[in-house]
Amino acid sequence: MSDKYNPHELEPKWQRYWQETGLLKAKEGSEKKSYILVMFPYPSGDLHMGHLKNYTMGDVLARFRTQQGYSVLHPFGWDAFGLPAENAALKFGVSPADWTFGNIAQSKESLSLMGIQYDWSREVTTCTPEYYKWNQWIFLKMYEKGLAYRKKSYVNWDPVEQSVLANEQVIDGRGWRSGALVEKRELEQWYLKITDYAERLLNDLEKLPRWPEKVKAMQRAWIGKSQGAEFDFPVKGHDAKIRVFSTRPDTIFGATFMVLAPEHPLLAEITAPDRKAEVDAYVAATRLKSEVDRQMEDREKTGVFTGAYAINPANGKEIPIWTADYVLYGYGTGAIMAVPGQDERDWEFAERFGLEIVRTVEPPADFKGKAYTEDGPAINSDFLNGLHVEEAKKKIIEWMEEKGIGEGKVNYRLRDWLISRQRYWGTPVPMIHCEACGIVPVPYEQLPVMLPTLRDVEDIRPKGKSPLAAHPEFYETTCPQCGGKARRDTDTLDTFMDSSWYYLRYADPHNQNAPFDPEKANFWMPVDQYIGGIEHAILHLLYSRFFTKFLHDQGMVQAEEPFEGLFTQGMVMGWTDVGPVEIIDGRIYFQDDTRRAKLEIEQGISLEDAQKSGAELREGPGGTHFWKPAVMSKSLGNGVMVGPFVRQQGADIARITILFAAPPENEMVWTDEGVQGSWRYLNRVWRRVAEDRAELEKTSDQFESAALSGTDKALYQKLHQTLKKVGEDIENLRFNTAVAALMELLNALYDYRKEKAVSPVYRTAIRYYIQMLAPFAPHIAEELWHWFDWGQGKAQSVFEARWPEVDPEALLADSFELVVQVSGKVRGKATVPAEASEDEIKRIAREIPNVQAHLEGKQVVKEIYVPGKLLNIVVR
RNA sequence: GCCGGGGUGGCGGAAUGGUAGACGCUACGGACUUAAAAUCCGUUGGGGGAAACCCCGUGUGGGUUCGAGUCCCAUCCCCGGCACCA
Repeated sequence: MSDKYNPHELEPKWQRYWQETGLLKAKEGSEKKSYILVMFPYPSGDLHMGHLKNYTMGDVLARFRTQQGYSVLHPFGWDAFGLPAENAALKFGVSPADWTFGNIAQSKESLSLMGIQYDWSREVTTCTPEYYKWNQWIFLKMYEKGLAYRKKSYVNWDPVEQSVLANEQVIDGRGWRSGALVEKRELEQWYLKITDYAERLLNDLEKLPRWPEKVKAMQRAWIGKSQGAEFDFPVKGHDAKIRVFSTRPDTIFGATFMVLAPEHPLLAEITAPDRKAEVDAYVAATRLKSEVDRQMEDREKTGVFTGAYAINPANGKEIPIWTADYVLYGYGTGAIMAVPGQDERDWEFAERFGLEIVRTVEPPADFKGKAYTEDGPAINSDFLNGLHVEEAKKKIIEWMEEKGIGEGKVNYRLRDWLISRQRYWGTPVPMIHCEACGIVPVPYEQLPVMLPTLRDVEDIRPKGKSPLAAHPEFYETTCPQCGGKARRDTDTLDTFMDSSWYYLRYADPHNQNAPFDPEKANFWMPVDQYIGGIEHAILHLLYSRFFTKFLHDQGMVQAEEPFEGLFTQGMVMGWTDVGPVEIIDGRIYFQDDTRRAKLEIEQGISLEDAQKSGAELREGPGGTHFWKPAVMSKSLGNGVMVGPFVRQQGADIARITILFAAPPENEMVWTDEGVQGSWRYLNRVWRRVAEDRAELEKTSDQFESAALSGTDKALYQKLHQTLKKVGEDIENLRFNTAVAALMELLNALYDYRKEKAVSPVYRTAIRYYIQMLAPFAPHIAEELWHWFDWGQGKAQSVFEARWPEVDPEALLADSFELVVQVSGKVRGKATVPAEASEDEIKRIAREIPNVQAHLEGKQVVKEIYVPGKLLNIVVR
C-alpha cells in the first residue's frame, strides 16, 4: 500500500469487500430495526451529483445504524414504468423495456461507484410482471371493496401525453410532466376512491411529528376540508330543486341570486326559451377555455342570466338564477347561493351585473370594504338576528334539518384518483368487458395480465386511445363468468400506483403468493426515515398514505402510516453557462435565448441584479458568458457526472463534499473549491494516521480514564464531546455539523501530536475517529481500520465494530473557562477548577484586572452565577 | 390574499436564553521550493488604539430579562406552496 492517500486504489477494493461479505444486507431479527428508504428513481441512465445527494444521505444513516447494531433495511429499486421510456422508444427506436434495463444497469454502476451500499437482493423493478402482478392484485382488492370504480366525467386530458391525468398531476392547469395545457374531456375512466379516506388522511397528519410542517400543510390544503351545509332551493315553475353547498348557511337571508356552473346538468332544463341561445353560447365558450384561461389572475367575472328564478327557502323571495364559470362543477354541488353581502366573489359579480346586495352580518362601524366576511351579529335575517356567525350557523342548520330542506355537511376538495391511462408502458388494468355480463374482474389466479412486448415504434406512439386497443392478440379474451367472447380493458394504470406500495414489497420482494408477507412487513414497517424530494409532497406521499391505510384495513400490515420520518432534501446546483452576452449600458443581453428562458433570467437584466442573483460573468468562447448556479439537469448539461468524478477524484471526496457543503434541507452549489476542501480534509485524516502508523501499532489502547490529566484529559474530553455530537447529528440528519465536528477533532489530534507522543488515549481517539468517519467516508475509514489490530479480530469490518459509547464522565472537565460579565458585557475570562464554590468564583472574578476596572466606583446590585459557565456582576 | 419557512462576515453556514460568527471556502501575508503545484504557519465582521483594551454589530422599531441571533408585539423584505373550492 502506498503511503499517499489514493482513493482509486482503495475504493474499488472495499466496495468489492462489502459486496462479497454481504455486510450490509438486511437481516431480520435484531431487537432494534431501522428501515432507511430513499425515494426510488425513474431509471434515467448516467447519474449526476444531484441524483446522488439523497442516496448518500440514506447511506450514511444506514451505515450508522448498522454500526449501532440495528437490523437495517436499506433497499433500492426502480420506478420503471412511465412516459420517458416510451419517448425514448419513439426517439431511438428501442423497446421501452430494453431502454429501461439499459438505464438500470448504468445507474447501478454509478451508485456502486459512490460506495452506496444497497441490499441488491431486494431490488424491486416495477415494470416486471413479478411486481405489476401485485399492482393488479391490489387493484382487484380495491374493486372488491368498492374502492375502484368506473365513472363517466369531465377529466383532465393532456394533449401531449395523449392521456388523461389525475387532479394531483395537473399543476397550474398544465400536465405535471408535459407542461401542456390540459383540456377537459368527458370520458369513462377508472377511479380509486381516495375520498373515502379523506378524513383519516387529514387527521393522521397529527401522528407525524417527524414530517416537515410544510408538507403536512400542503396535504391539509389539498384535502381541503370545509364544514357547512347542503340544502335545496326550489326552482319557480319546475319540479327541480337546486342543491347548494355553503360554509356560511347563516347568510341565507342575504342570498339574492344563484349561480350554476356551466356544466351543471339542470342548466338546460331550467333555462327560459328566450335565454337559451345566450346560455348555450356561454356554455360552449366555457368548454373551449382551458383551465388556465378560466383561472386567470385578473379574471373578470362573466356570466349569463338563465331567465329562471329560484325561491329562497328562508324568506320566500324570488331570486334570479345565473350561470357563470366562477362556480366550479367539480366542487360541492356545482351550484351556489350567492350572498354578495358576505362573499367577495359574489359581491364582484353582483356589482358587475347590477344584482341586489343585502348585508346579513353587521360590519363594524369603521368598515370600509365591500363584502364583509368576518364575524359579527346577524341582521336582516329574521330569527337569526343578533346571533354571531357560529351560533347562527348552528341555528339555521337545525332549522333546515327540521324543515327537511337540507343538512349539515362536510366537503373536501380532494377528488377521487383517476387511475386509467391511455398509454402502453404501464400495468394493464386487470378488467374484462363482456357484452353479456358487463365489467368482470380478471380472476386472481389468472394474474398477471401480461403487458405484451411491442417493438414497433408505431405500436407505441400515443394516438389518443390506448395503444393496446390496436392489438387483438392482447384484448381478445373470453369472459371468466359466461365464457363468451369478451374484451380486455386496454388502458394501463397510472404509474403512481406502482410507487404507492413499493416500500412494502421491499420487506418481502420475492413473494410469489402475495404482495408481501404481513409478518415480514410488520417487522420492518413503518419506514423509519424516508428521504426524497419535496415535489412529491402531495402526489406520491398522499397516495402512499392512502394505500397503507387500505392495506392496513385489509389486515395486511399493522402500520397505518407508511413513513414515520420524512426528510425533503435540497437540490444540488451546478455552475451553468447560460450563454454569451452583450453588455449595453449596464444591462445584460443574451445572444441565445433558450437557456436564459429556461432559467427565467430577464433579458436586459442589470449587472447589479445579476450579481444579486448569484450570477457571474466569465470570459469564454465568443466573448463574455453569463454563469449562474442552477439545478443540475441533463438538459442544461451542468451535472457533475458520478462516473468521471469518482474516477478522477474519488467517492469519499464526493460524499464529504455533498454532506458538508450545506444543511441537507438547503440547496447546495457544487463547486471546485468545495471539492478541494474535502480532498484536503481526507488527506489530513490520512496523514495523521499514516504518520503515526508504526507508533500506533506498538501502543495499547488500555488506559484508566480517571487517571488522565492535562492534554490527555483534554483530548479524552474532546473525543467524547465529538462522539456525542456526531451521533446526535446523524440521527437528526445534520450531516454538515457532524462533519464539522470531525474536522474540529482532527485539528485537536494535530494539536495533541505537536505536544505529545502517541499514547493509549491517542490511539483510542484514532480508533473512534475512524469509526465516526466511517458512515461519511466509508472507503478511507475501512482502509485505515484494517491497518490495525483493534483486538476484535483483524479481518473485521469497521461496520461490524460497535459504535462507541459516550462516557458521561469524560464530558465533565476538571476545570472550565469562566466568563465574567459586568452588567451583561463580557469583561474577562478565567480558567477555574470545576469544583470551585460560588464564593470562590466570585473572588476569582474580582481578581481579573479588567473586571476590577469596570467595577471601580460602581455599586454591585446583583450577581448571577450560572454554574460551570458564567458570572454576571450587575452594577449601578 | 391565505398557508409554510427564512433574513447572521466577501461566500456556505455554526450557536440547550449565557463568550455571536464553530467548521469550511475565498482573499491576503509568510515558510518550504530553482520554480509552480501541493503542504505548513498566520491574519481575515466594521471602526478606534502603539498596546491593554474600547465602541458598534444577527432586516427594522419596540418590549420582557441580570443577559436576546434565540422569547413576545409590530413592521419590512426574500423563498416555497396554494389560490374564484362557495
